[in-house]
Amino acid sequence: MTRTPYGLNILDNCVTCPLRQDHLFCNLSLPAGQRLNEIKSTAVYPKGAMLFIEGQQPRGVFVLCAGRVKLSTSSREGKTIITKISDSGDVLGLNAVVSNRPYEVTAEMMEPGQANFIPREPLLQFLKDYPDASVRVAQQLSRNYFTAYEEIRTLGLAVTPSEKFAKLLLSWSTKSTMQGDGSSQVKMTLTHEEIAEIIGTTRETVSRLFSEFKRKQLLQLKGATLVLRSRGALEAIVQL
Amino acid sequence: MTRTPYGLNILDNCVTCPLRQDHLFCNLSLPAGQRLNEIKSTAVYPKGAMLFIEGQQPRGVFVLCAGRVKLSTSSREGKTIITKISDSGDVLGLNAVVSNRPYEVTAEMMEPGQANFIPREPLLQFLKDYPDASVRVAQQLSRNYFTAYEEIRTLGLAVTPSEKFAKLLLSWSTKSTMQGDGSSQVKMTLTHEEIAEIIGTTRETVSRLFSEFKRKQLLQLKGATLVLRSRGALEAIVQL
DNA sequence: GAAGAATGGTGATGCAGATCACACAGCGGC
DNA sequence: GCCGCTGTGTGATCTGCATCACCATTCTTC
Repeated sequence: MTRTPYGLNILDNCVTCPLRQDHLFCNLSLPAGQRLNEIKSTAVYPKGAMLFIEGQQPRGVFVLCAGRVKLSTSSREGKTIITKISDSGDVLGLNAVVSNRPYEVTAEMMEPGQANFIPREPLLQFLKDYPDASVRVAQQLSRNYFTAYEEIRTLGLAVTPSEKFAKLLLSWSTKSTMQGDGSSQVKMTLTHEEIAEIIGTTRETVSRLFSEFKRKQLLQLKGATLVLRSRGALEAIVQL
Repeated sequence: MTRTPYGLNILDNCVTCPLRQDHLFCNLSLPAGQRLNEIKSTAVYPKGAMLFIEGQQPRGVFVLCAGRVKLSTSSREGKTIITKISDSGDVLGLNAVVSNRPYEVTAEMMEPGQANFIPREPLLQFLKDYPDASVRVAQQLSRNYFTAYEEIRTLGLAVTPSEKFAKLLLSWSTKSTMQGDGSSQVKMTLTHEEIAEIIGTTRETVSRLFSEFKRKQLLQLKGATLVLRSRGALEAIVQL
């Protein structure tokens, strides 16, 4: 480990695999793992750094080791939607690389972080040489697809902002955040503006949603900690 | 060729490949092609037949030979969105099969048609045995992903129904439909209701959009033939 | 060709949420 | 302390579209 300019520790290797067992490049054969190690490189990024930008030709994939990344796409007039917040272990840019189309999103570091970079050409060669890895890639792509599909369902079917907001809150409340009493505590790290870009509404509406949900005892705010009172009540709102 | 109950000719084989050169299972090695032929079966479907339904465990993939298929997903309350209209050559259900998750959409024949079916297990075995095919599958999946992403952009960024409607019209106006004078002729095969489900609005709004676009000289209706006056004017509306 | 179903056209009404407009709070910098 | 900046709360207004209601037209099917 080395100390870096951004006050972050460099992990020697985060492609293979401490982060996730279901990871794209985990549990490969030994020679495949070694080959991967040769072609990857590691870099550290400050907050606000762009890993890649919507429309760029794909240079390679990024395996996120530390820090969260905002994936977004924008219209010409500047309307932006955030399609996903990625964190450690996620593989970014895979679709673009496999199909050799421009990156379909912009990937921006939301906080200082670290990622492994695997350039396009060596990666494609690697996939040819190690077929088991390409099956993995296919599976990862199809996971991405399902995530995208969820997004479509949310955007297309969930009508009101309340519904989408409740859905987002539910997605934040995972097992790990559950308290004994059925409530759930989450660190709020997004601005209202960002939440608006996720659920496809305006900042003002998000502000009003927070007020409304507080009033209805659905949530509570203690500093930067969001307390969700009960999943059940939220689920009742999400009538998907 | 054989005559069938639905007044349709059976093609002996439509997996490999007359329909499309960029096809998933085209230009495979000879043994791979033969193997594929052994595991596939062909069937004919009437209008309204469901190839598979959202939520079902994946049985296999369908390679569409003839007829169009409506892919849709619904919310509990019965709101439906159509995510894609597939036609000959499309591969349906691939994502579900590769990741072994339930079909994420319902696939319904919009007209009598024919499809090859490849059951899940033999297909997965086939992919293991013929690595070049799994690279193809990865590419196909990533194409699917891009299509899904387009959908997300449309739903998330295009604000008004007019915009989405114009976008849909543009997607219908391809090179093949262009006339010399810059206009474009398309057969209208969807009901207003279906169009509404594609662009996420109501039937009434679609009716009004047609009136409005006619009034603005953007389109014209001759029987079932839709004449788009100029792409440019439509593109001006789509301010994505 | 008649009965019935599916599809399409259009008016009246109401309301949710976008937009605009400010005011205020927190925070870092110097 | 003062500034400037980013993020938040909330009122007032305006509008586009969903909804309801009904009728007209066009397709099925027997």
